[in-house]
Amino acid sequence: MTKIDTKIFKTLSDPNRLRILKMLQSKSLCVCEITDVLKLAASTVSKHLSILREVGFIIEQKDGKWVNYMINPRPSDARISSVISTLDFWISDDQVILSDKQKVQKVDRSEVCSR
Amino acid sequence: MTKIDTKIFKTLSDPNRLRILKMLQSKSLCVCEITDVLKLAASTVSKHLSILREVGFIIEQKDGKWVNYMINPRPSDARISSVISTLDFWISDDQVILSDKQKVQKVDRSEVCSR
DNA sequence: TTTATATTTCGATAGATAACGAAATGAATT
DNA sequence: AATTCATTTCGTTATCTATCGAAATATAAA
Repeated sequence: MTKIDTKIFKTLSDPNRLRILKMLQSKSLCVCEITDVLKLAASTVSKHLSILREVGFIIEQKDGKWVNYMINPRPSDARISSVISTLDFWISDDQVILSDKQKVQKVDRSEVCSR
Repeated sequence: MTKIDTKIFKTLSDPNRLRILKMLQSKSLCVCEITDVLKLAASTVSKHLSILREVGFIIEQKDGKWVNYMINPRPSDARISSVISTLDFWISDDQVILSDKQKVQKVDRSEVCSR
């Protein structure tokens, strides 16, 4: 018997992962930038990113010390393409999301990382 | 600060709740009929149904001893309408789902309930 | 008004998940 | 080569969730 796959919904059922997806819609970001906005431990953010990546929502691009994460431009799963292109429908722009978006616009990697 | 609402995704991230939604797409069913197909305790099925109902995916209609559950024909949340009308897109008809569908067509309430 | 049946509620428990800090890894700079 | 910094991995812990069986509730039948 095959098992019903719920990993897309499970991935989307954590508020911090939804915040990350919305943030990455503005621009690609490294782990420490995301950590700065979410105010979570870097290890926690890294874990969220690995889940989003494994399921196919985002991709990573290494750049020296940094790992830049961005929305997957070509997901192989149509359901993931659909969610990504209709993110605003699924996640309303409430205060948290709006505030994240403002912070993302302002983040300066040289400020936030290394300090 | 408002909290990001993940209850739709959380509701959809349990395989047994997805099976119930798919079954109810074939026809409305009572708790014991669903219990018979899923092979779970009646209390567990009842709990899944209450979650699906509270979030808005299904409605209930009392009929004597029985409580019939069915897909909500007029959800107030557009996201729920969307999920319901595109269920086949989100949940592929794998063996479990197909087998459930066959069982649902055959279930006879007077057989399954009371025995 | 008992009895039977369908469902829900409750309490307990096992397993999953998110969070953290510490340690390990990898890459650039000194 | 040693150091620094970004990230990941690991081990632990607290919380959440799905499950069960037993008890409570509600309705119908005897």
